[in-house]
Amino acid sequence: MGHVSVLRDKIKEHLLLQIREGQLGIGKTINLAALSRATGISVTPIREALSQLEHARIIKAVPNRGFVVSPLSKSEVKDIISTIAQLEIMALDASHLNTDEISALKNILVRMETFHHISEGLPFHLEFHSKLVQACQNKVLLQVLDDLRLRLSFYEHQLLNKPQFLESMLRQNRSIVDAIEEDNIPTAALLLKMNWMAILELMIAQMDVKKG
Amino acid sequence: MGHVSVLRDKIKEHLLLQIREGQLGIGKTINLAALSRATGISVTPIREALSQLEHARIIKAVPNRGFVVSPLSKSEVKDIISTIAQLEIMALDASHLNTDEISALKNILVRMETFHHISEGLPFHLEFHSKLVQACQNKVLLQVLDDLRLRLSFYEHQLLNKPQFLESMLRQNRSIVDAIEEDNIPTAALLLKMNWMAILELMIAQMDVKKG
DNA sequence: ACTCGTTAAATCGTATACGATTCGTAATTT
DNA sequence: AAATTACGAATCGTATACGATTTAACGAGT
Repeated sequence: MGHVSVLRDKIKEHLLLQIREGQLGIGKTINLAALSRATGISVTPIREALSQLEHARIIKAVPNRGFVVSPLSKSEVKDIISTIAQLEIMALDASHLNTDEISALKNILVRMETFHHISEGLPFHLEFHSKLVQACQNKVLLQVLDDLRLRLSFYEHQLLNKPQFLESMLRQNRSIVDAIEEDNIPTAALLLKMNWMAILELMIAQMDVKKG
Repeated sequence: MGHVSVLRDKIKEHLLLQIREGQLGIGKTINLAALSRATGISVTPIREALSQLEHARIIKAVPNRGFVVSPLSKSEVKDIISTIAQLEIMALDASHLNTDEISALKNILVRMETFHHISEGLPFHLEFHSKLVQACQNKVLLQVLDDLRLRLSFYEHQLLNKPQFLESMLRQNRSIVDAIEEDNIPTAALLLKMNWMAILELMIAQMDVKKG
């Protein structure tokens, strides 16, 4: 099995990049012809890639209208975050972060303090959570986590516009790392859960603003 | 948003049914032309459906060869089962099964004792685990569980050929229900984890036989 | 009997064509 | 002014065509 890449995968990467960069947002309908022109690839593999994202519940296929980024309901956001929190705690519990790994986490925090542009913030946030659980040997668990986090991407982009979001995340992330450094995993787990609960509150609040 | 069903979804249902019925097994390559003839649907929506199952890691797309049911590695099986066990425990913990729900579980056990054909066994097994966590309000968690269980379908079919598998499952399932009935959730959780660890051992053993 | 090379057939992945549906706009009616 | 209708353009979902790749079959050589 070689390294040949089918066009479907290229399109998927393109779309995931757009999601990560905030170019694809809630309410947006993906125009097949426009994407085909932009990428130089015909609609067939584009539809295949979009079908995959539909299956992953990242977008929604509306018959005869196309593929849209439809809003999550509040209960979905709550469910996703609850599940992520639990799985991250499980992954952290199964990990034993060494000195280098803890240093890497601290390094992210340092970089998180010094970025200049608000759009640089999300990669740090994602990187922190990813690194936190990276030592977990259960690859399936990490995949499930990545998939769930991806579903929240659109909403996390919105939070970046709030000046206090990243400050707050930085504070909370610091205390998580401190607890880990003291080998106090139960406290780290509790703080991690509280971190996600704080994110949940902010997201729900943002959804209320958008509706009002 | 109406009830129009695109052909991709019909094909996906067709394939999932084939998986559930054991007609699609490990090592099998899905022939697009044959499936197109069998269903009377062109390859375009078939590829879209297959792409979705690829993304869900149920099948694997091999460039220029097609979509195949490729074997899980031992570590993948272990990771999937560990994750399922943890998530089921989490779901069970968040549930408070009432008398009716416990009766429904017992009813499955009774039916599990009386089936006549070995291929009838898997639906009971699936139904038991599904019902066990059904009262959990976190729908995302239940979806993740369904997705992970589906990845194990091919291997569970193989276990059905072992006469002692369903007896053993029946015994273990009974003790789980007993613990729940006594409102002893920690014991039920432990028994549930042990149930999945037993399944893991059987699956790994089966994989060794297949290889030997 | 086994291996290798060649060739034809089968199959895959993608582009394109086309009928069906939706969207956007203008005109008409209330 | 607001609501409804009509119509053309845009878009969607699917079928089909086609070049590229893989597979299977066959013959020649060892």
